[in-house]
Amino acid sequence: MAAAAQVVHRQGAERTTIADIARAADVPVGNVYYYFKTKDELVKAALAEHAHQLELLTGELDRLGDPRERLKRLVETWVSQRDVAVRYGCPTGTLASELDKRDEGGLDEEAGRVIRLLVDWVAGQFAQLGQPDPEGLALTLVGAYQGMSLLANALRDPTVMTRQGERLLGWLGSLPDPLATDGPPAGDSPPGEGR
Amino acid sequence: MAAAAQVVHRQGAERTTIADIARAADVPVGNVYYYFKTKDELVKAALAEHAHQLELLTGELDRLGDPRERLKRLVETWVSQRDVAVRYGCPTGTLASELDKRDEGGLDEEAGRVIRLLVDWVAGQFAQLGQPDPEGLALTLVGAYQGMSLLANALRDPTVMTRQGERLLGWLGSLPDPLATDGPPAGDSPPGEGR
DNA sequence: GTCTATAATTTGATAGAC
DNA sequence: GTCTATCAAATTATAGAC
Repeated sequence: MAAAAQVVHRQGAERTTIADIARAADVPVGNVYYYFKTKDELVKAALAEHAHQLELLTGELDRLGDPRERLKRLVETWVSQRDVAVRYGCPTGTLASELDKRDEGGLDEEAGRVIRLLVDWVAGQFAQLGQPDPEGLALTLVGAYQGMSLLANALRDPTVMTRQGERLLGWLGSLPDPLATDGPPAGDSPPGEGR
Repeated sequence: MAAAAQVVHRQGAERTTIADIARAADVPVGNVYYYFKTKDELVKAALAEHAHQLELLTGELDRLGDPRERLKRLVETWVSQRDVAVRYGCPTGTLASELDKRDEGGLDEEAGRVIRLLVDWVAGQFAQLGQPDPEGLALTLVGAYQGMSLLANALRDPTVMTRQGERLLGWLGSLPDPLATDGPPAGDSPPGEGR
């Protein structure tokens, strides 16, 4: 699964052959088919791998006390991974973009679900910050990330990531803090998913 | 070329076969090879077609007197084409994303050039507005477009385009006007939600 | 479970009649 | 210039020995 995720990210789903993944995992092709009946199942496994990495990241960020700090750290993580973004784009975004051009197999919806995972988590942070329209703000932040990744990749320019990352950090810093003065402190929104 | 541009946009470059394009153009496959020696040349033609459409659009917008108005119309054009973005994403952006995963043929740089065409034109408008760092603002605006297109596509939600488009229009409207005789423009603020 | 060999299909590209 | 027929290579998937 790790080999599938990496090779598919670098070459794209369509260009990647089973032999490519088998070689990366250092196993014969026949062995791959023992665990994954079709190529689509391998792509689905790559998506699941990316979803897993995302959960590891948000799980780590959740240990920070301040939602604003979590979002800032998220942006900093994106910027710190700029070299891979410049070369291959966002793993989930580029894969979603490719899979969305299919109309068979339903792999496109699978990709959408992984993206929604991130959008929902970000929206949760904005909600905890007491912001109106947290979903809209989440779409803005995640959209900015997808956009700067695509541009950095297409223009082969890592400074796109650093410059736009700075801008996003400034924006997050300018958001009003509900904990600052009056108003209900914590417990503003339920800790679980509200969807 | 028009058939190539449309089919490649809908199916992606890798998934599109010469037969697909030939069928869309209503000619036999052998005929296609008379004009385009390889499949890569067909993809390059599709890119050129998108670049041509972009030049038609900016040429039209250039006839407007106010640079700010040009940018607003650009955003409105993007939003008006939301249905195609929801289904297939931005033609140039998705193609660039796909081609950037290749390391042969140099088609990736070709895609980057088309994106740069748009970024440079937008930067020119910001420069005419007297904005500092017009290139950075252009990357922000074009990045926002690429990001909202990708999210609208992945989430199959046209309201992403309308909502984020509204936000961009508000941001453009808040920019200081250099033609107004009074005070120096204030520092730029990132495209956050108006408060 | 692992691996080699191979079947079955698709597809980029060409030959050659018209 | 247009079109049909076809080749050669690549690739998904399977069969079957170990």
